[in-house]
Amino acid sequence: MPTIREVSKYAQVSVATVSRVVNGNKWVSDATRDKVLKAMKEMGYQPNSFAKALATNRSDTLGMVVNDLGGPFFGEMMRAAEDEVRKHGKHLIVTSGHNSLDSEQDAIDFLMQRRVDALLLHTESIPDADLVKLDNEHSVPIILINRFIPDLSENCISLDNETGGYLATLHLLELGHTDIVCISGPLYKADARDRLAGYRKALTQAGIPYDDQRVIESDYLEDGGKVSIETFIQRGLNFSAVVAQNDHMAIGAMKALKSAGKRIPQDVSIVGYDDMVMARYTEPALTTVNIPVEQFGQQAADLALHKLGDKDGNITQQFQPELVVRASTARKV
Amino acid sequence: MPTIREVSKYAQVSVATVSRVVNGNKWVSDATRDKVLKAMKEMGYQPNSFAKALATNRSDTLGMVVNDLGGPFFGEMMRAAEDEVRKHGKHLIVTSGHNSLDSEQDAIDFLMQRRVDALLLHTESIPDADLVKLDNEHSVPIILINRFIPDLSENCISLDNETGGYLATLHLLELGHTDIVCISGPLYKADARDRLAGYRKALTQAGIPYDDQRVIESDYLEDGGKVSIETFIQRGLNFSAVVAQNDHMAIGAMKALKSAGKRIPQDVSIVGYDDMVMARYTEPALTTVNIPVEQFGQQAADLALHKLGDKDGNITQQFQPELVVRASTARKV
DNA sequence: AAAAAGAATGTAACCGCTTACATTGAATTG
DNA sequence: CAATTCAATGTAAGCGGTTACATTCTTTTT
Repeated sequence: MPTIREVSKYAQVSVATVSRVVNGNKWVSDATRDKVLKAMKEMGYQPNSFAKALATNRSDTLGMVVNDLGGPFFGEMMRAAEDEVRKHGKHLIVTSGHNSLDSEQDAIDFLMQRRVDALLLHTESIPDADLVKLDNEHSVPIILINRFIPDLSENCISLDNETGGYLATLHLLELGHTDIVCISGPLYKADARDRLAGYRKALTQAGIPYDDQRVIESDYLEDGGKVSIETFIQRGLNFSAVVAQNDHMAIGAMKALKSAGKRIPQDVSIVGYDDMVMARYTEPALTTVNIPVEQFGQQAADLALHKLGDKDGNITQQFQPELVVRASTARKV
Repeated sequence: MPTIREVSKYAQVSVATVSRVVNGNKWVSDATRDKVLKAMKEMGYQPNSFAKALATNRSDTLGMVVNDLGGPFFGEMMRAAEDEVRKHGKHLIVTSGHNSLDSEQDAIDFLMQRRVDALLLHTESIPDADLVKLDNEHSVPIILINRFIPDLSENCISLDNETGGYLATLHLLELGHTDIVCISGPLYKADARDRLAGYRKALTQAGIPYDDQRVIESDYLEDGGKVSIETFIQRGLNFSAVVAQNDHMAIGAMKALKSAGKRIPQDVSIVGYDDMVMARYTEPALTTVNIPVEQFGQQAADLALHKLGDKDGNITQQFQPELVVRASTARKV
C-alpha cells in the first residue's frame, strides 16, 4: 500500500500538495490536481487513517455501546445510526456492553482509547452518576439513548414511556373495558415506572380507582407474564383486559389465558409494549405500543453530529410511542 | 489525556521503559515497573491506539461486513464474534453492506482503510471472482461466512445446506408423507440450490420420483410462500406436506393453507428453514431447520485469529444444521 | 517600473508510539 | 582481576499523515 510520500514522488509534487488534493483544499491548480489524482488512482493509494487521526486528533468515528448486541432493537437502531453517520463521512464502531456493568465500562474505555469523536450509549447498567462523571471528565460528547438523566438532559434521546402506558390503557378503556389488570416491568427501571404511571393516569382520568391487587411487578420475561396471569386468576379477580408492559410478558400472558380457557380477544383483550417482530406472528396478532427504534438511532447520531458541529437543524430528543392495533383487543361484550 | 512522554517524565524513566511496561515486555525491573504503573494510574494514562497502530502497522481490530445490520441472524453472529475477538485482546468493527454491491464494496474499502488485521465477510452481493481477487490483492486474511468458494475454501465458514434440505424432507418422509411439495429460494443463490438438492436426494433415496410440478422457485419472502401454495392448489396437486426453504416462506405458506381451509398439521404438515425467532410463535409453532448462527460468528473469528497466529487449535469450517421439531408437522393420517 | 498582493507549491516539524541499537552497571567466568 | 555475559535502561529514527510557515512566481496596484 503506497504512502503519501510515494504518491508525491510519482506525481512529482510535494507531500503537502498531495495532502491538499486528498482533503479538497482549494489552493491547488487544476493541472496539479489532475496529476495527483491520476497518480493516486494508478498506485491505488488509500490514506492511512491512523496517521491521519494521529495528526489531526480526530478519528471521524463515533462509538456506540449497546447493552446487548443480540437484543431485539439493536439491529435496526444500529442500522439507522450507521446510515446517518456515514452520510456525514464518518463511521460508527459498535461494541457490546453485555448487559453488565463491568462490560459496559470496558466497552466505553475501549472506545475512548480509540479516540472516538462522540459516544452513543444505549446502556442500562451504568448508574446515572457515573455517566454524569464521564461526561465531565471527557470533552467527547456523550449521547444517551432510551434514557433520561436530568443533569444530562441536553444529551438524551428518550421515549415518552408514560404516554405509551397511557395509550395502551386508554385504548382498552375506549373499547369499554373497565376491569383492566396490569403486568408491570421491574420497577427499579425507569421505563417500567413510567409505563405504570401511564396506566394509572388513564384509569384516574376515566374515574376508575387504582387497585394494588390488579397490578403485578414482573420481570419483562415471557414466563413472568404467564405467572402473573395465573396469580390474577388465583386472586379471583374479574378482568376483561390486560396491559402487559412489554411483548414478552404479553406473550406469556396470552399462553396462560389460553390455558385457562379464555379466548383472546373475545373473553380477554390484551395489549403489549415494544412491537417486537414476533408481535405480528402471535395468534391473534398482538396489539402493542411501538417504539420508534430507527428514529432513536438516527436522532442519536444526529445529536452527536450536531454537537460536533457537523450538522445543523433541530433534533427531536423525546419520541412519542404509537399504538399499533392488531387483533388481540376487542370491544367489551 | 497524557502522552507516553509525560508519563515517562513523571515516572523519571525513558519512554521506551514506559512502552515496555505497557506492553508487558520482560526487561523491566520490578521496582521500575511499579513506578511506571503508579504514574500511569495517577495520570490516567490511556495509550493512543492510533499512534500504536501507526508504529506497529497492526490495528488489533478485525473488520466485519454484514449484508444487513437489521437482519435476523446478524445480532447473534456479531455477539459471538465479538466475544471471541475480545477474548484475544482484539476488537471488532462492524459495518453494513446494505445488501447492495456498491455498499458492500464501500464497507470493505472503509475497513481496509482502517487497516483491519482481518476481514470477516457475511455478504451476498459481491461475486465470487471479486472476492478471490480481493484475497489476492491484500495480505489481510479474508474470512467468508455462510458462503463457500472453492478457490478460497481455506477461508470459508459455511453451512451444509444440502443436509439441511435433506433433513427437512426426510423428517416428512419418516412421518409417512409421500406427496411433498417444495417452495425453493431463488436458485441463483447457492444455498437455495443446495437445499433443493437435499430435497431431491431425500426423495430419490425414498424411491419417489422428482416432479417439476411439485417445486416452485420463489423468493425467500413471506408473500412468495403464500403465492406458491396458491399455485400448487391451482395446479390441482394433491399434497400432504410442504418443505419451505426458509421460515418467511413457510409462514406465508401457512397463511395460504389456512385460507384454503387446511388444518396444520392435521391436513398438511410444513417445515421451514432458518429457525428464526418467530418460528416459535407461529400457530402452530413451526418445525424448522436450525442454523448455528453463534457458531458461525465464533468460528469465523477463530479462523481469522488462527490465520493471524493469535490462536491455535482446530476450526470447524462446515457446520451441520439440525432439525427443530415443533408442532407444524405430524404423521400422515 | 517598483511595490504589494495573491496564488501555488514546498519544507519540515509534529502527532504519540514502537523498537533497533547503544549504553551502563552488575554478575559471572577463566 | 580483566574479560565476558547479561539485565536494565536510554536514545533516536521511524510509522504516514497534517499544517504553519517559507518560498516562488504571477498579477494587480500605484
